[in-house]
Amino acid sequence: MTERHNPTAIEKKWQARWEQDRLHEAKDFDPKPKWYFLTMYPYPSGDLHIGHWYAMAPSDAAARYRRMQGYNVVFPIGFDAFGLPAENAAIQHGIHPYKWTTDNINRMRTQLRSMGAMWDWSREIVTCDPEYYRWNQWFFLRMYERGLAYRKLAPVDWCPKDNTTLAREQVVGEERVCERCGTPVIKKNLEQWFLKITAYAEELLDFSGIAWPDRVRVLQENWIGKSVGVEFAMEVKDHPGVSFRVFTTRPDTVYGMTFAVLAPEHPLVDQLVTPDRRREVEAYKFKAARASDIERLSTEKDRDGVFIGAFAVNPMSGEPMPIYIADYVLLTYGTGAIMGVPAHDARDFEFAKKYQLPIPVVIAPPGWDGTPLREAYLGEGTMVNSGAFSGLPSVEGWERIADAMAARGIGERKINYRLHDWLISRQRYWGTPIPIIYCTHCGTVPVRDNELPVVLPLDAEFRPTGESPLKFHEGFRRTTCPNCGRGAERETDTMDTFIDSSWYQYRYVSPHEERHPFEAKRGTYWLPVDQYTGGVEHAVMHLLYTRFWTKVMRDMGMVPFGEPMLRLFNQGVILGEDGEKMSKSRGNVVNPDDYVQNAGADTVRGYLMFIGPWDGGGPWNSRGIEGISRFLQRVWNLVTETTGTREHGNTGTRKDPAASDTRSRVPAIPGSRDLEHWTHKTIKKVTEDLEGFHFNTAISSLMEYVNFLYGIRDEQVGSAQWGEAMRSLVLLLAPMMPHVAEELWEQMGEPYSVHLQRWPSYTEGLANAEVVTLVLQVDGKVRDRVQAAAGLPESEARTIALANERVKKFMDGRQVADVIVVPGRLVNVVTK
RNA sequence: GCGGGCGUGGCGGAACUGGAAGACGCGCAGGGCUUAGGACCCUGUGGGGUCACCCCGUGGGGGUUCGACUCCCUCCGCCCGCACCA
Repeated sequence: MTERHNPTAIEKKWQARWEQDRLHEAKDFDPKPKWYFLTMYPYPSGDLHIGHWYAMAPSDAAARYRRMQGYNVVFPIGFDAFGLPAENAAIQHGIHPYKWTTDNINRMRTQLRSMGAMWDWSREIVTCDPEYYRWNQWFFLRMYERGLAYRKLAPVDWCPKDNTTLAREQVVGEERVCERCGTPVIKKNLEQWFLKITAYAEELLDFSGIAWPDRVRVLQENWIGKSVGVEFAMEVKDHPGVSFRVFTTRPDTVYGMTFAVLAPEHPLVDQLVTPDRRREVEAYKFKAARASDIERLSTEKDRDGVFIGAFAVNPMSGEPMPIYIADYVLLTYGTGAIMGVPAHDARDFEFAKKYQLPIPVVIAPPGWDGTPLREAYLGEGTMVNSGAFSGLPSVEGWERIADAMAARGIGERKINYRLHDWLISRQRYWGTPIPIIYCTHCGTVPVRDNELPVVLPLDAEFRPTGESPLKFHEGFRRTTCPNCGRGAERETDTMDTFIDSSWYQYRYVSPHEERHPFEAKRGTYWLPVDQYTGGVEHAVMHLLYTRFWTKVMRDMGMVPFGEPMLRLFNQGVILGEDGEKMSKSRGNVVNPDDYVQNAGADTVRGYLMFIGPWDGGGPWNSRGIEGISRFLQRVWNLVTETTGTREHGNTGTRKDPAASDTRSRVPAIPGSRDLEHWTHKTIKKVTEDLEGFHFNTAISSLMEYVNFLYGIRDEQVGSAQWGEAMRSLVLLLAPMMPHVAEELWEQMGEPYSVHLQRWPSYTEGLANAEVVTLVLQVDGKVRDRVQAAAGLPESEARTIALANERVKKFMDGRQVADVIVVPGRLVNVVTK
């Protein structure tokens, strides 16, 4: 009698054994080729979600597969331990963020271990540990030295609920809400710290040398928002020496300008406004400020503005143009001022209609009859009413006008980016203190390296208002100036937690290194990350920041490369059984622990991989998981009943199926070639699928293999081929279902551990079938199927088809016009 | 509005480079085993018909081709991202 597969028992057993044997600790400097496999580290929210499993279990399978392929694989794990939920817990429940975070990490470590992943826990990092975040401060100081970290007063996005500023990337949607809590953000003018990511804008558009999904590349490209144009000056009439600059991507339309628009906050507005217009202008400025603050969600986007009384001079035509202010011009983009060309810009068109400004056409649309336009024409065409440039194709005129402006010193070609510098100041407690001291005598003074880390004090008083306790923590705030030694104050803002994740992959290399962020030799061995996996939601945040960070590190001479992760894969999102996003309020949250307890980790892993393509995500199905349970039970029965010391005796040391030509030595059992073929075919398929992260089809081909093996077991048990089949099956299973594979491997009498075995190889000859089904078509319709030798020559296939009774019948006496032969697949007889 | 993706049975999905549509699994139906089973084993399962056979069928329409889920055009629907970016 064979025991039933008991996942709970074997999973516990092997997890303990692997840990005891340090099976998952990666060895630095191993001569095997290295493979750095990284999956995004979790935020310690308290419970491991099925989404974590979906992200991590297939990653683990891929990492395990790499190891069996002969790589020295490191698969590290840690915790993204700073952040707001911890602080909110402190405010709401009186638990200190440190305790809340630590407790959660402890719970999640246990849950993560239940997955049976090959994480190297000896490299674990916890970002709220001073040992970690001191290097955030160190990096900050290096960036400060290089002018890449700076402080400025700027209108910034503020979340009133979380009581902090946010980076532009963290403000989402049309309603401009806080990425974290969904509250609409407001604008505030604040002194904040920024990192100069825009200095790398152009380079961040270059994705050469990395295999990242197009989706992420496009998101980043759009976010960076490069636009090529011309920036030129416009003088203000009757204000000698006063001018402002505008940016345009359409210098070819400059003769069509009939007005100019400044952003309401533009610094020149107060200076230029005429007394008779002042009241109206002030009123509009007030309204615009209010609108951008609160009610941007109003559906009406009426394109309004106010004339300020002054005129600008079109530098090309010399004509005066009324200057307006309007909130459709943003101070934060370009120069905060535009030329209004109503005929060739949709927004300017609307504006001109509303204020009855002329709409002269300067780019003639194809077939234009000279009548007024009903909407702005945005395309290319022939230039008209454009002085000396009339008659040119607009594409050429673009260049000629840009040249002319440059030659006359009016303006020059300019590239603008939508990307903003990264606002990293957070007015919160649970984060890395920014290592800056403000001295009344010396100004802004960086903390000296030997004073690092600036430790976040744990004795903090949390106020219900959400204000940072650091502001009121005298012991923290009061310090002495490193320069002059007099009393000074520390910066009380902390850093965005995306700082932590911008370089965490480097820290795993040597998590306890005390003199550097990471140890150089180990870094040289392991870096960069070979394969990264995680959710696409970080496309323009974490994934952009970490690229930026690496480029800075490269410029500092810390690494010889400019891209942190060579390959990226974005898994999909796992949904609730109802097909909706999982949420507590919907009550459709799947708790992986329950399933692990009942069905086992291998089954949960297998189900998540089987559900569909990994990047597709999809709804959880509690019935569907039974299919995997059954499959594993079938494998269990098959292996335990037909191999091992119990019944059939051990077949001896394992041989690579590809290396052993068993056919010549073992008495031929009818069908054994078939068995070998299936074994090799399956090895090939699973290998290719795991290579491309196609876990779903890898598992289905293993199912087919097992189904086949059940069908022939009575004839084949005891043969050498059967032994090879069993070993191959268990090896192929090992990356995806590591516990059951290890247990079966042991029961087969094979040497520990299955995970240290070499991945089985196959030969093409055996992977290909000897006999194929030849499809016979008449005029493209399948009329018969016949068995034929795989290497059948074309001429013979043709003969078979033409002699076929059913083919003849469907030809119905017509003449053969053509015969198309696809070797090994089909013959199509085309009739006249 | 701009950009990206997707549309295949009751369900999740499969189909290499244009060559057997629906693999594998769930569900369902029938049978076996069993005191019993929601365990296990076997068989069947896209739709329709005049049912040993044939026709239709991958969102709709059109095209290219001997042959289209796959390529091209067009329309419809859904999802995601960005959005007054000059």
